[in-house]
Amino acid sequence: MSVAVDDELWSAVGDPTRRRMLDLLLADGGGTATTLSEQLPVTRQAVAKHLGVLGRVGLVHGTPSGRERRYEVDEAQLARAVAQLSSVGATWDARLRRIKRIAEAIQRGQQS
Amino acid sequence: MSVAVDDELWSAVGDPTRRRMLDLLLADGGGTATTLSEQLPVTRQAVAKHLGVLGRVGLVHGTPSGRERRYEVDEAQLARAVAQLSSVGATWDARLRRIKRIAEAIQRGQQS
DNA sequence: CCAGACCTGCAACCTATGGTTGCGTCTGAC
DNA sequence: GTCAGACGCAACCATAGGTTGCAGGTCTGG
Repeated sequence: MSVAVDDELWSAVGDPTRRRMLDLLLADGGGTATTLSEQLPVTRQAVAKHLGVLGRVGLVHGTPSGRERRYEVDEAQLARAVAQLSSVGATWDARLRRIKRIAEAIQRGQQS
Repeated sequence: MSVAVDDELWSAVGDPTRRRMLDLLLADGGGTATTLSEQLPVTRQAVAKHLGVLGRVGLVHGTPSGRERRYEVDEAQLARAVAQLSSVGATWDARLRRIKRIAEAIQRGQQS
């Protein structure tokens, strides 16, 4: 199947805003809801909700620091997510290749 | 950025049900809304909506055949989707690797 | 030490989307 | 010709992404 256990991670990473947030956190080495919202076309509250989602699946981890709360990417979990992405991609890729082989075989048969 | 143009394809492929539908269509070499819904935990109408979404981004292509409508995967478009998936994965992977290198460098510096 | 600025969290509200049920319609088979 | 099967359309519900507004902590300047 390859598509079953990882729905949580997928849907976390499936949102465009959350993907960009992960990108930003990786690029800047962490950030707060406010700093992220300044680099995104959404409000701080929307970012905060997304951080909640990402935190719930363990992709980010926030620590209070004075009056702000700094978030950082959990590298191990993101690595897992990447693995699952490429796993699904590989599955589809394999099926596409198989289909192509079959199609070619049929065509050869018809041409003969 | 790598995360910008492909939001349509991503969100199409981001839904678990739609991913499973693509899986089923690939495995069976096509199918109808009814046959798909029999293999999924959702109703035919839900499947029909998803087929609409997938059709709108060009991932599937349906042709009426008598009283049923047969859908098949557009291989080229799915290949594009796979490419974009692995592209994002590769980007994150690269960033994770860079971070790891930097972390190791810092640690070496501290240990000296 | 106090006041204002700043960042956070919580709540209400709006909209889109995934899902359901119900119904009308068309096609194919007997 | 009729009846079952498959479809499309419409109404409706729940959840998720997004917004605004507001109250509460924390730092900083006077």
